[in-house]
Amino acid sequence: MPVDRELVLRSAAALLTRKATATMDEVAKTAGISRATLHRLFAGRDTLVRALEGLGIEECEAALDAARLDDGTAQEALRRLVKEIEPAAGLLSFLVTENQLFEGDEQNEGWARLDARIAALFRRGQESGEFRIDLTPAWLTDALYGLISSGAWAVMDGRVAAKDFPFMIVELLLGGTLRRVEP
Amino acid sequence: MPVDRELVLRSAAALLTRKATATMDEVAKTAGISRATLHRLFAGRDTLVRALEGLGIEECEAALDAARLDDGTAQEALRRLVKEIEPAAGLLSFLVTENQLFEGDEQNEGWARLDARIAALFRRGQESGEFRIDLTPAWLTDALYGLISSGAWAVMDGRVAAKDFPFMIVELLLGGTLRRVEP
DNA sequence: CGCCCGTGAGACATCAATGTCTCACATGGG
DNA sequence: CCCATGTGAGACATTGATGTCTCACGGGCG
Repeated sequence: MPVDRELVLRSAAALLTRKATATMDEVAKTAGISRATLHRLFAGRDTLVRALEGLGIEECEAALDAARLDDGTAQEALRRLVKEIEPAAGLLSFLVTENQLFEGDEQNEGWARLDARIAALFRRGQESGEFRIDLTPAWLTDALYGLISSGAWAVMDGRVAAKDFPFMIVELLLGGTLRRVEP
Repeated sequence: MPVDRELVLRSAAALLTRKATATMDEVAKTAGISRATLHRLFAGRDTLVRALEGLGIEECEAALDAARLDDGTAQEALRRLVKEIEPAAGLLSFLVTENQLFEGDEQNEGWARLDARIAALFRRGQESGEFRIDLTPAWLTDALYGLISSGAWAVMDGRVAAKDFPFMIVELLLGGTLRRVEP
């Protein structure tokens, strides 16, 4: 009975998300297969990480699609975005860190596409007057990644409840820490 | 002429901040010493990382001291904090990632002290009515770390100017993305 | 029933980073 | 001047992860 490659990939994602330095042997055991079979599916750790990168980009783009970034106010779109991207947060965090390690090398163009789409959302918000214009879309995009990573780890380590994940990130990103004045 | 251990440590911090996977050999070459001498100063990579951890904690605590977290409004204190911690941002980012890798093991108590001091600042802001109370101090602390890391990388990769670092982080953390209504 | 395909288990070689050791050198002090 | 100390250079063994190969097993299929 052939092993389901997709299932192995999901299993690897779940493991490496928690323990980025996990061995190929650990990945195999976690997936319930032998190291030999794992190597037949993914020729080396590098190939595996590339596959995970593809999966992560795919899930993120699906989340962006589902969030319908062009609909309604930018604020609403951002709320939908964070909500939709939550399931991929852990994997995204892993991949961001992984990308920081490999310097210079050509990186998957998928990241550039994602960056562009998210930055475009922030720019739309600025042009519509919803968002302040003294913070660049590029920085806001980076900041969103950072908050998602922090949030994912805070949930994994049990410092905050998983159900609060979207709320925490969106509220901080949109409204900041300062208390609003009463209208 | 004896090698200056402190200088080697700084050099290692600068290198590992940019390339977290750098070899002991690379660390030695960057410091301008031989691998043998490096090993005499720090017996193994683990020891080196521990020393860097100590340095990072030391610098962060110095930054917190210099920021006088108990003086003035919490908002002002936070601005001072980010400004003072900027020089240690890269190292802090490296150490946060490093800490995520080692699971379970007892971690340096210094981190707990830092966390407590920063969380106390946010709590003070909440109690004084400056900060909103629907975001927990623990999450705000994690979020601050995340933003500092994102900011450090954005500067290192040249996506934003170094001089904007404190502004970007503080403005986003305090005010959020939404445009304020005119008073 | 017997064959085939995919798998598991394990042996084995490889490779990179590291820990360890020796030895020569030079530099500064007695 | 000579010696002690700390360093650089390099050889060598070790360790852990990985790539590769063989072989036996077992279920599905003809």
